Amino acid sequence: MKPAAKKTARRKAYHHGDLADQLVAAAEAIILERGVDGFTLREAARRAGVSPAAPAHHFKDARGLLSEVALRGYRDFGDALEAADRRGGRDPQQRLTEQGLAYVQFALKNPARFQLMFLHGRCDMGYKDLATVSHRSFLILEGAVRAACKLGAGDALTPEAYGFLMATWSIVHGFAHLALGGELEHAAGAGGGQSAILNTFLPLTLKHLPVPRRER
Amino acid sequence: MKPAAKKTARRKAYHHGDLADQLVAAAEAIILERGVDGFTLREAARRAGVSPAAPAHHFKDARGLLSEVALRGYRDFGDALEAADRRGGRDPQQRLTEQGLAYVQFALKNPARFQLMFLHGRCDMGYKDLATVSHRSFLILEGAVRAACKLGAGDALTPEAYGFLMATWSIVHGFAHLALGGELEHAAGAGGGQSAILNTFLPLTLKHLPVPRRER
DNA sequence: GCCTGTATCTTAACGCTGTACAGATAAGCT
DNA sequence: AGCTTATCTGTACAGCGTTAAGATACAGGC
Repeated sequence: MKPAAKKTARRKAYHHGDLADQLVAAAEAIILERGVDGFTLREAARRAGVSPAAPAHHFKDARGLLSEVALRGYRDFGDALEAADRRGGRDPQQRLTEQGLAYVQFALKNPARFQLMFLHGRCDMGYKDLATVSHRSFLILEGAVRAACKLGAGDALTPEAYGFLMATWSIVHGFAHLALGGELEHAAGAGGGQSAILNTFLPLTLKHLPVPRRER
Repeated sequence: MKPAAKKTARRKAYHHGDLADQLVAAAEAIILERGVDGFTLREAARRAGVSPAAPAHHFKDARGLLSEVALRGYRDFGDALEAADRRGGRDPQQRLTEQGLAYVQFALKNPARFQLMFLHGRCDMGYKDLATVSHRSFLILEGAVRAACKLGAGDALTPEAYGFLMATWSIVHGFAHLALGGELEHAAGAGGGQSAILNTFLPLTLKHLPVPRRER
């Protein structure tokens, strides 16, 4: 009767079979509650009900666990950007706008992950394919920028196109940063409110960026 | 001959008379070398040549020391923005452009401070007048935005103006963030280089933002 | 001059952290 | 069955921030 539950309820077992995932979940919860700085590996182990040394068998060290959290974040992030890009249809401007909104919305829906993803030094970029996956989001944005600049997939980015790409990224990332910090809520007093600003000013701003047209 | 040097070389003294400042300097150096995460109060004490408990007499705790670093950073930051604003003359657009350039240049020249200043949770906003001083920079930008929107100093910000303010801040902060992360250096391969992007695209981008004109 | 109070620093200690090491336990394979 | 491997425990160590009690230097009143 002791080993009755084997795969069904694997909680009590010595090997509880799900530690890695539970550690990731615990880490996200801790970051959400106490911020990235409040995260400790021991606390994550505590919540998973294991000894402080147990995580070492699944992650190299504390940064390894955080890197896994970021990795999963980047995967979902890339998916969200891709979906938004498709929603934009054939109009490059619309694709950029949709991506921008998706970017900020991802930050607001996944504050813990987002905080981690864009905090340099917290993650190990050599962890698994974290570098590749994080670069993927950049490429999605770059694709829409290429379309806006009427550049082919193979063409090298002109300095102008690169500047435009950076400006777009900056605006969107800046908005996300401000929104996360609650600075946009401030605007509610001015009549708008956070979602209003996002849905009106972010697209408006993006649409007015000076797109570098290819000189013919 | 022992107490010969009193005020001239106050280094060897038991009270060495300059601990607070030296701790601040040590903190900035540590942040520069190892990042904000690499900072420890004990290391700062070590560099100042005192025991780990000594800083407690000058700063409430580790965050207190970091807050002082941020405070001094915000003072210089505000000064830089103000100077840039004056450089812009009477043209609101020019004032915004100058402020934007000064913003990014401050970040590049004071990476340690900047990292600290805009990392939420690291500093104690209740420390001295940190909240006031940090808000001051925001007000300088707001002033130029008011001018651009043809709003008086007393007028309430319209939602449109607030959105414009946020967009400006976002772009500038985003550029600074990217520049600090070395992501703009990337562009050197595309022909521009960091300073080229800053001096051409940042102003260009800012000038094309949709300024909300007051409806008459 | 001295005596006293205050500011400053040291030493020692507490509880927390990350991580390494050796050993125990469970599961899988032959 | 026995052996191998993966997983987790227990213990330990160095470093961290912070506190408390005591030592030291300076400043002001006599």
